Amino acid sequence: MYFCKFQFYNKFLTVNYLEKLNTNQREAVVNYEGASLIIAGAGSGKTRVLTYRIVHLLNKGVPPSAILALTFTNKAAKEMKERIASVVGNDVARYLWMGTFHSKFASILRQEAEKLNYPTNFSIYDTLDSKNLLKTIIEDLSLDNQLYKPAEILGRISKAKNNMLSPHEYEQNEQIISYDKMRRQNENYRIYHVYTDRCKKAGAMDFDDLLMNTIFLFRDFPETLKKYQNLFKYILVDEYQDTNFTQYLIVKKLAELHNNICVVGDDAQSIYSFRGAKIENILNFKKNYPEHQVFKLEQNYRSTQTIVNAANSLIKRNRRQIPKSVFSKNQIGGKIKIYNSLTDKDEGRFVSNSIADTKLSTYFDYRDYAILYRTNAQSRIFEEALRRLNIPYKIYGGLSFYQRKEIKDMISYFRFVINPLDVEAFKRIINYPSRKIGKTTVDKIEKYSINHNISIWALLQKIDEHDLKINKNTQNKILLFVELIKDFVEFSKENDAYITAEYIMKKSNIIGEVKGDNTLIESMGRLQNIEELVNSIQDFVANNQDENQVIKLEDYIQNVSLLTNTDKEKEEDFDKVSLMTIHSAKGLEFKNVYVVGLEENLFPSSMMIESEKDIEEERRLFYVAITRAEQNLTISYAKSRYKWGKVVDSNKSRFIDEIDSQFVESNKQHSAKSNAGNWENKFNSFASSSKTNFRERTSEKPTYTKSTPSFGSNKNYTKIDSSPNISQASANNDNKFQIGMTVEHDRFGKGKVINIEGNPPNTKVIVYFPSEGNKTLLLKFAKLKVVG
DNA sequence: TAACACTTGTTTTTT
DNA sequence: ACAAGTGTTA
Repeated sequence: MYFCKFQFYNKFLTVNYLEKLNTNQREAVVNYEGASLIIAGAGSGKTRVLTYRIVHLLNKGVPPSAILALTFTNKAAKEMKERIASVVGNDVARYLWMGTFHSKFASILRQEAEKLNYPTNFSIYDTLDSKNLLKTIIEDLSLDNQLYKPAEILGRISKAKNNMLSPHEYEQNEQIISYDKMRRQNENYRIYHVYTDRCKKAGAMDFDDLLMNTIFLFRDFPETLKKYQNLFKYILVDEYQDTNFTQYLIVKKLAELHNNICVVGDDAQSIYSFRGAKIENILNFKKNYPEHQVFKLEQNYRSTQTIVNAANSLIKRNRRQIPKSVFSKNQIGGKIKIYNSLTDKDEGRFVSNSIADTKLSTYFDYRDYAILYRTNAQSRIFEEALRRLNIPYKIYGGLSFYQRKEIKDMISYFRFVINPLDVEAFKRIINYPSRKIGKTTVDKIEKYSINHNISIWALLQKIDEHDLKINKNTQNKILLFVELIKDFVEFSKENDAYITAEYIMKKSNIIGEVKGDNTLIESMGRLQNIEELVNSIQDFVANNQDENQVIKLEDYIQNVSLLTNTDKEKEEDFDKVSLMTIHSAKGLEFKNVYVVGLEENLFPSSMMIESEKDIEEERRLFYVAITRAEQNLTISYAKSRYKWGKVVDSNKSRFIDEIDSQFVESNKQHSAKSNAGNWENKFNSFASSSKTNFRERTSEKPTYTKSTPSFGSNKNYTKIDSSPNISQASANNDNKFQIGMTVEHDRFGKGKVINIEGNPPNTKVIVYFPSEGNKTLLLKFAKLKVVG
């Protein structure tokens, strides 16, 4: 069936991709049979190899649907798919099985759901749902909530699931039980039992279930396993060093038949053991697949020699690793700068000043800068400092878009409509917006449902036929809720996801509720978030729809639970400084990188200094941080910083001195101000005058960037371009609106501009819409048209 | 039931 | 410092 498509894309392959690879890369691409381990050092063109290996398979006549490629994030999958599509065309690439473990096996599980006694439309509980459920269980079992913390218990359960231990096996495992006893959590196994039970009854799987149930499916239904073994003739796994035991098992089972398994990774970049990742998977690959080939990609194309060598000098301190020698043939590059500041605020000021200054005197764009930290809490200081200098920035991570209250509430409606067994979704929406149905009533409903083994949805519909000791008035409110949901269910069957979402949003009066507490800025943000959600549903419908298929709400909801905010990049964030944790920086690269907060108890984290194993992981994390940098790397630490609202003194991280000193230069602390040779003094003089060209002294001439505008030494250009204000075009656009004008909005219709506040790019307009009342809109988001 | 003031724990990372 | 959770009151 793919035959004609093959011919179609073959002509694209006249571009010989093999010539774009070095010898080792090429070997890793063309030797596609059997088991392969590709050790890919940082910046060694790993994605390129994976991409071309898949292209090569397609070229050899392997149908795209026979290729299973598993990645660590949705974003990575999406990018790789796009790259492949650009060679072979989307008509072929779309049939590849490419995505995260969680998303791909979730869709397989939906296909096979009834075998495992789950509804096809099972919900996926995220961490918050799981914790809420655990909290309820801890209450129901009348356990001490000081002793039993949901997050902690979830960690125990997650660990058990990652090791394929059922509640029963958990209970039988002496080691686990004695550990729990030591922590005075004797009842953990019971919680695990009940948790499993309730998830099942709610038709819900948590993240770990998606993997564990896949194993159960393959274990208990050999013919199903066979089906997928036959289907997936070639299996590729990216970031193999961060796979856990269940993921290892899944891959192993699936690859048993054809034995075409290719794993790519770098043990030096294994940083997810806290989530159950086992570095052993990659270290033991040779044992598990005795017949295998190893390909080492050791040439780093990303960073300067100094950065690569410095990173090598650090990582060689780890004992357990696969021997390799990563090298760079790029320029030697400037030394790594170490900056010691007095306080965390000082650190923020230093980094933002440094960005402002180097940006003024070089060709760099804002997107060429990244600030990397160990914990999300550190972002605040940099936000403030950057904002003060009008430097645009973007924060990755933090709380996900999908975890925001208003978004979770909306999605809970969707979830309950699609899967009425979903108790956690029910509990979020039963009294939101307020229907005067309080906790007492909800508790009664939940208890009754559990005790009488009847689903909440079934119970709600016949609430008047059961004796729950709920008064008539409240019963009627519940029945109104039931009618509302039934209406949504019907509506969702007839209409596409976007129309349904809008309908639910309006009819449930979420929109009114959010608008209701009109504490300006906050509710404005919420409103915009909801608007953004609805827009993204619209996009989803538009992107996936074809002639003969309408995209329903259930299609959307199956996709959304596994999304994180890194998966939705926004246009307007194109040229901004990136702020993120090192974990989320994995796989990315920037010309200028600041790794901040290099202090004992912060990095390495105080929770990781107990064992050598943990320290090694923290060191790998630092290694990842360093190797994100292409040209300039700055590492900073503060003498003191605020922690839990108090000033805490801190010491320089042990990791700083683990970098071979020949690759670094430091600002010699504040005692050495007289030292004319130290770069901080130079820096300080720039900060005051901003006239000198920082680049001439501190870094090499630009050679990497293809996008470098060819303005040579035209300083006037750089000056204008790097001014913190927004570009001319955008400013004009913002100025086009005046108070009193009539404008038109896509959804709200015509309205009158009441007020304009803020400055570009965050100009806000307050518009009165007859149908909606006053709305505060961010100009850059709202597509407003001037009508008169 | 809901709003408010007061208390508590939180900060390691995330599919 | 802050958000979430708890308890008191109307």
